[in-house]
Amino acid sequence: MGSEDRQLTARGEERRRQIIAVATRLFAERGYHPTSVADVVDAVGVGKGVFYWYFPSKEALLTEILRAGQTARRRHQRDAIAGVDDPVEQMERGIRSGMEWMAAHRDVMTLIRFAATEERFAPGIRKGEATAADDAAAPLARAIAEGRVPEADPDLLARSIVGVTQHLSATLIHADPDADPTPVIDAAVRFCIGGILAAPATIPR
Amino acid sequence: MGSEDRQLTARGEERRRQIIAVATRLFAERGYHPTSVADVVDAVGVGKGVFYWYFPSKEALLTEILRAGQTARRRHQRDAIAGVDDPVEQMERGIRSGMEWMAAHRDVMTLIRFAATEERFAPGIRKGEATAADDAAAPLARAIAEGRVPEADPDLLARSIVGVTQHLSATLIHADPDADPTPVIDAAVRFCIGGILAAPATIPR
DNA sequence: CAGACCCTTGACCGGATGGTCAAGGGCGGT
DNA sequence: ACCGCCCTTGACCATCCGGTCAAGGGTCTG
Repeated sequence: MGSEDRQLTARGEERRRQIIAVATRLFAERGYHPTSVADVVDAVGVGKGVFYWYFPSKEALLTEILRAGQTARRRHQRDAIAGVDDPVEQMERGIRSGMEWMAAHRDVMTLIRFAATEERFAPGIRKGEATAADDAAAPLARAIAEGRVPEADPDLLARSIVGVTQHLSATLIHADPDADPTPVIDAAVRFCIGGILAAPATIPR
Repeated sequence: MGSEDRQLTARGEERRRQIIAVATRLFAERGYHPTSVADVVDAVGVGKGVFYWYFPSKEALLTEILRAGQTARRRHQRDAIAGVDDPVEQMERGIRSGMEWMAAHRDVMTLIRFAATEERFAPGIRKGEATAADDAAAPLARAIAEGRVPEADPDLLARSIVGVTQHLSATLIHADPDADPTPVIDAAVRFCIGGILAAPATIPR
């Protein structure tokens, strides 16, 4: 069976991190299913048993990568907002920091987008996305209550923002990892703030 | 080998459509890789050879599903815009019709989102997305030239819209296929129009 | 130096998978 | 009635995959 909560030495922790790093890259490059456990251990340069010493299954490894990625992005965003009071500025900083994290973790984002399409992993992804939407909806609700933003469903606005940031990150920033992501991030901020501030029935003729 | 351009009778065409329909559903429900060719032919109720009579490989079948889906959505959107002159109204109709198509083709959209994460299929998806972005960018460029919309990169705006519509469709509409998608679509239109009309540096304090 | 425990090896297993093929059924045209 | 081609069958193949395990090497502690 598995490995659940083994006592690891410093060397063991390091090996574990190494497997996670290599697997994340391979899964993102070749796909989760086409990448075998043998591919991973070969890339690391160890025997097959090593994998099952640290992880109970291939599926558990992906699940851990996904969970760690989602919590890391959330923490990154929270840190970026810490100390800021104004809810609209919180929104902007949240969008920026979120996109920066996604830009820096292309492989993890690819795996998250894959996992969202596979029913075995989708529930975990949906849960993380709901949390992200709630995080964004809180300042939105405050801004609406304060009259700074027109009346609207905060959850719908929050999910719209997630859609813009994820898609621009996946299609434009990840397409050319060496380019400067700043102009794309600026455009995302502008688009989202505009979308938030859109009047309830403003379709100009 | 494969099947390439076989001469099909009416009965053959029907069988072919049936395999595509069943495979689309199974691939979306269980995932492309976890679904075997045997699963597909069993669900159809035929022998395995039938599959390879109509398709050269499992991969070719998915490629065809993806290509057909992308062109169908594009045609649906073009039809919805036909005869409309005003570029802003074109945008709104494009957003609405696009989301309606996605809402009605949940399985195909799941496969498209999956394919975007697998390097073997991603190029085709990227090409279709570029076409979709170009389609949306054309009226945007016109509206900007006419001064109806503030100066901005039409391609970035177009991709932002794609991000909003795809994500809201995947997370909210597909989550409950029986619910009425209209409120979500209305919110998407409002958000996107607001994002398009956002002033170049409007982040209110 | 001895024991204990963390770590590693790599052959092995049962089962599944994509794809092939020789053979045969049946429909449409003549 | 007969022929030819579209369609179907399902056993078969080579290969690969996730996961197991008995055995042994290293390292730290006492």
